[in-house]
Amino acid sequence: MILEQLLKDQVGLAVKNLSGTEVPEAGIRIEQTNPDFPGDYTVVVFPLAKLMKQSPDTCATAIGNYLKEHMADLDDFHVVKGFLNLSLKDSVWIGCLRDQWESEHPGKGTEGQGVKVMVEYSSPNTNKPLHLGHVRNILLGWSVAEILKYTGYDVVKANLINDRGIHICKSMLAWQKYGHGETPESAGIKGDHLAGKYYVLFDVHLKEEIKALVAAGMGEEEAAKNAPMMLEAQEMLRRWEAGDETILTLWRTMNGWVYEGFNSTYARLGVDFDKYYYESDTYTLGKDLIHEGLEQGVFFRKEDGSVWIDLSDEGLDQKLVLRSDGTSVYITQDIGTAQLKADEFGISRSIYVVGNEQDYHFKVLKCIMQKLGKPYASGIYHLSYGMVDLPSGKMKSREGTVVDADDLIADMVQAARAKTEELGKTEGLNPGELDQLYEILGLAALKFFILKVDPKKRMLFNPEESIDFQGDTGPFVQYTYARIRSMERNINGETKIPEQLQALSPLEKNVIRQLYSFRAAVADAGASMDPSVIAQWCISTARAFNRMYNELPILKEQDPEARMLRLCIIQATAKSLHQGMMLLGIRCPEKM
RNA sequence: GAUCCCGUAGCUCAGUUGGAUAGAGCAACAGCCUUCUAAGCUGUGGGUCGUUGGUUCGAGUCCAACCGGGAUCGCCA
Repeated sequence: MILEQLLKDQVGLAVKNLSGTEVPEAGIRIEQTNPDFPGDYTVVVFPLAKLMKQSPDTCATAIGNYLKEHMADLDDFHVVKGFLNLSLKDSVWIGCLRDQWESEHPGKGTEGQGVKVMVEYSSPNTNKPLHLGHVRNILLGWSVAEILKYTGYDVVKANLINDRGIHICKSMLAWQKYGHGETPESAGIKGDHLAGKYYVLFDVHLKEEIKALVAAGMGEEEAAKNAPMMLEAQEMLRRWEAGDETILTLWRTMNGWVYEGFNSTYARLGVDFDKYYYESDTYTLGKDLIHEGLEQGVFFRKEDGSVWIDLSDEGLDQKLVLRSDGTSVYITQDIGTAQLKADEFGISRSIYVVGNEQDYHFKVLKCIMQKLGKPYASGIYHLSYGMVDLPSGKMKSREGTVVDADDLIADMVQAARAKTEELGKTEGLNPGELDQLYEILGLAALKFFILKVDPKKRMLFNPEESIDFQGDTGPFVQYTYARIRSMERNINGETKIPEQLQALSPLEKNVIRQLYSFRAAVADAGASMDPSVIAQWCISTARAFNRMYNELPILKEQDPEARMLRLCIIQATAKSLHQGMMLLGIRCPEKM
């Protein structure tokens, strides 16, 4: 990043001195040189040639000559078809390596210094266990939060738990009717799975009731509304809202089970939160803001008493913000919660990790907050990600077509065990260490599989084909790290960047350049809130290293200067890979 | 119907914000372990970048239209 800037400045100076015209910085394009050509950085000359009223090639040559005269760091240049390829001196790259090698936290940025941001993710319903879709949400949210921290932001990780509503009552009701006092302990299953079991059971019985009503001559829709189970669930919600102690006790008990289940899944995934919000606390919020907005004329009231906002001049529709009976809707709560977050934490940016099915909702939310004149409104950002689809289509909890999070993790850990045993790599580790290794490997495969793809794209998961441990995978990066660590254990003695050396080999330079790009990758990932940038960087880096490893001796290099340089390269590589994987929430084993 | 997202190799995905001859992995085939971990490395084959126009020195990338897939537009959350 800094090298690019330096070159931009120099090229700007060159053009100014050669032709007397000032170039805006945006007009200078510096790119990494295509690997098929000699050089490190490329100046795209076409726009400059226009400015200087010369042919691209003469212009490129002129700039090249100027730079060679005025830039000590420039080794040589080549002009190819209007591209000016610049080769920097090896000493420049050694300097880059030194920075990387000395740095405690390679790639760490300061972009977000002094900015407080909240990342809200996971946000589960407490009536069923987590599935693969939630896993994508959780991993994305956690990783984005870590990346933002690493670029200097002050981050609060938040989880807004949807712990009330008709869906919760469905689980509770089914448990009351058919549970016979079953508990996670008595049933021997996780609390969230137990709640999910009764949620499904509710649906089964409801469908039977509807079928019976339809058979008795009632219309489909009518039957769905009037099925006894449904009426009972609604009655239960009313009693919950009225503060019925029996219902509240049951609600607390069952939610407690679910939280225990969620917490063990969160712990296994290695994610955490700084702040929990509960919808049972927040669902009444927002109404006073609606009234405020009514007075300001932001909202309007219809004859039936319902309150709306007209966003048609924003290209959106009219949107209901308060029901005719004065109760709140989803967006009402979100309006209130946005205010609450700002009040409690003084955040200027608020990131919501939520699926792309809610794109419209968040567009509306941001719009409303802006119209209400809230200063934090412009900092509202919906990190919208694509759904995870199965070959059979969309996952649906009620229809049982979901990939359960706990099952999936267990499968991945099992696969890691099978793979390790198949490769015969269990030697030298005791059973406890092996279990730990399988956990690290299995989770890495899963996390990397999810995080390496662009969040906004929907992704396909085929449960029939297990997630790979070869190629562009988490274990591939981990393996590279473990290889380096193995060498590091055999270094014997101090390492330091050598003062003198022969020319860098292309393979060495490749790795150094790759390491140098880590800071840019972190900055990019932070700015675009996209962990896949980091994942892709890890793959490229591991690949660059493996190529060097395969071609050049390292520990066994005879020349002491060359050996020392390579040792520094591998140490810097291990450090950066480790850091990159940490940002993805993936641990790296010392041996595998 | 309207709005938004997506469409790149058989499959899963990259593509440095408009730059050079479009790249990886998986799968297939052919090689590399008496030398630092072969979960690795090298090579071969595989492409109308959904289609058609447009913008310009230059388009997978920007614009328009169309085709295909998905989502949303509920007094559900």
